Amino acid sequence: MSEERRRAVLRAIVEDYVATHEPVGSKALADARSLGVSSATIRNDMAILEEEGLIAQPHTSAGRIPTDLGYRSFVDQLAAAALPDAHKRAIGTFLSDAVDLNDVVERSVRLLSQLTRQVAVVQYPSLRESAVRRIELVRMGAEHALVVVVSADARVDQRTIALGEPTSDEAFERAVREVNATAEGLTGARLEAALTMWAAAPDQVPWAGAVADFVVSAARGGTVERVVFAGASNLARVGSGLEADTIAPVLDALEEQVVLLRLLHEMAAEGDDVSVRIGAETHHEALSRTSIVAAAYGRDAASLVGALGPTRMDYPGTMAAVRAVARYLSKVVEL
Amino acid sequence: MSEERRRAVLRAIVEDYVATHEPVGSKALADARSLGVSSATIRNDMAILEEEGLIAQPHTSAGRIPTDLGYRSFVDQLAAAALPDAHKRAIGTFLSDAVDLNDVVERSVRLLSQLTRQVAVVQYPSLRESAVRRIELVRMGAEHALVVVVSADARVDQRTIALGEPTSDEAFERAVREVNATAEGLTGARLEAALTMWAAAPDQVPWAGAVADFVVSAARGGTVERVVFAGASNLARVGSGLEADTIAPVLDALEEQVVLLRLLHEMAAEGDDVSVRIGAETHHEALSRTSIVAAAYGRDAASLVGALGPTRMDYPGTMAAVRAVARYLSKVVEL
DNA sequence: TCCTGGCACTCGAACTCGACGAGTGCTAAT
DNA sequence: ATTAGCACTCGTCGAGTTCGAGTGCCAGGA
Repeated sequence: MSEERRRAVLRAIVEDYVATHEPVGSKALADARSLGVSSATIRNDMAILEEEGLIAQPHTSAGRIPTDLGYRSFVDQLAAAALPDAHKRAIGTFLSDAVDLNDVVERSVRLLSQLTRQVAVVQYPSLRESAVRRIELVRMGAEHALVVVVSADARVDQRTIALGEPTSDEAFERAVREVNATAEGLTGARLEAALTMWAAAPDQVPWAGAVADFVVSAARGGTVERVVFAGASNLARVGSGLEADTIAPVLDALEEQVVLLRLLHEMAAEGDDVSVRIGAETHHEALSRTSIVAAAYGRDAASLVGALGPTRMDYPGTMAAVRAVARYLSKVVEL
Repeated sequence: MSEERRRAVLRAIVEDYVATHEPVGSKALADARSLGVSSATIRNDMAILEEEGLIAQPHTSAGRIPTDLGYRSFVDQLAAAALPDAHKRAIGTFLSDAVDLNDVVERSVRLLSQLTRQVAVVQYPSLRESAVRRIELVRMGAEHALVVVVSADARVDQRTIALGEPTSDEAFERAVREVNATAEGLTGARLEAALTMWAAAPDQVPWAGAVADFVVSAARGGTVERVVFAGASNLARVGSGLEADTIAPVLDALEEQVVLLRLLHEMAAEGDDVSVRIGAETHHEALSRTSIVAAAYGRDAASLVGALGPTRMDYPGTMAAVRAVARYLSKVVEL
């Protein structure tokens, strides 16, 4: 039963510290919080919590602050918080009149950064195999052409290829007709086989192989994974709780898509509703002072949306916002 | 003739200050720089420079630092600096194997941020009227469709439209055939007229107007202007010279595309090879501690690439890098 | 007329010192 | 198991001090 009170003490410490950004002492807790016990008792509890590694004191005569482990414990025993109505409405209006996928992602990331006052991150919906609907070739100068592939699931991929040698207009037009006739409606192995045969045909244009490769990769799910972020200024804002010299590495990590993508994938694998990585749990030096809250969205819950901020963030609020945005995104994307 | 020496003193002050980030005093200048005069003389010159508003002292017993006006004067009398060979090579290799327009822009902005160690900004090539090459419609669910417009100049625009009411497959296919037949190869007023007539035809699908509108806007130059940036961490890096509390507003301004776009347009209007805005010259509170170096690129020199950093930046080096990247970008984009 | 050496002066940075007080751990009593 | 009390630690704050970089000005020399 004292066990239960210790949990309450920990929760109080986390909440106070998040609110004030200052180490919280036993007296303050006994006064402000209605725990019904004296400061001495709280001190004893604190000593135990410290032994368990959940809290720490920056220096001898200061209050306590939660450790990464402390936040983790706090988060794990957290009930799902409700999202303020105003925020719910904001999500609805913000996302409802998006005009294409880019627009949806862009709006989402901005919205989430405003709701959470953190850096928001949205991974582009990861793509799945899809049939080819139409292939377009456009000349660019004498030596290059643009290949545009429109897929049946409304994705558009494009890429420039080198022609290698001048191609006559007739050959060019013929290639367009043929490749469309060959690829349309196909997918996967059959698409690849058909295109390989087409490209290998005698008398074929020399760049047919390049076109075929790109079409196959586009149909397979295509372009590289990408994340976008917004609200970077929230990291730098005074009182964000991050030291000035820790934010540059974080910004680097954000622009370094690879790091972020790997981390998000790890989190997706956990399969929780909303998954949280706290401080060192990110396993990235640059992010060791920050936490990430992420949730999956989309068809196979294969893409992620998240918020990144200092470890001393408002976990309940952030988790609620991320969860809500992920839900709305799912609705929009699953059309 | 003392006029000339004063210029030299100013230049020395700027260079020293940029290098050390510390107010520079008369003694240091007399010693380190071979100006051939004593510190007393330099002090006199400094007094005059200060009267002219080119330099200032943060407090009575400190050295001088350049004012915005001082930097301006320094920049204006600057000869074009050469770009280090290593950088030239970097540009070549970095941009040579870009795969499409997005890729070019992305690589450019990263490259430039690395070369300058500043925040790099690239405006997407601004678009000009172009003939329609192919229009593709893809169903998305029962109530929406994606319109994809491929233009003759290798641009791809896409947008989701609402169908309003269910449309039969036959009507859908017919619409695709007709709109392509109507629009292909056309541009401007003739395109608009043709499409308006098509959309107004009796028995037409109800969403024909929406398609027509979008096709016209896409052909006209299409999607909104956009800038991308990279290297935000350079702002936050220690010793960048920006106070911790000034960088959040800068990040906001960067994400707030509008502000940046207007500024870039103003700079483009100046028509110089490389144009520079220093501190308050940006006319934006948030950017009042930063400078922007920008150069136009592309066909009509209608798009811009630039670097943004603290007013105490290395102007010659930054200008050289921006100029070089703009040139290479022009080559690539003008294909 | 322009430059220079010299000198008195200013003022911020850095350091020391002591008072203050928030917060702690421990112990004895309930 | 809880609490009141108490001695102790240690960081923060303000005042006082020194130190030195840098200045402005003036008088003498080219």
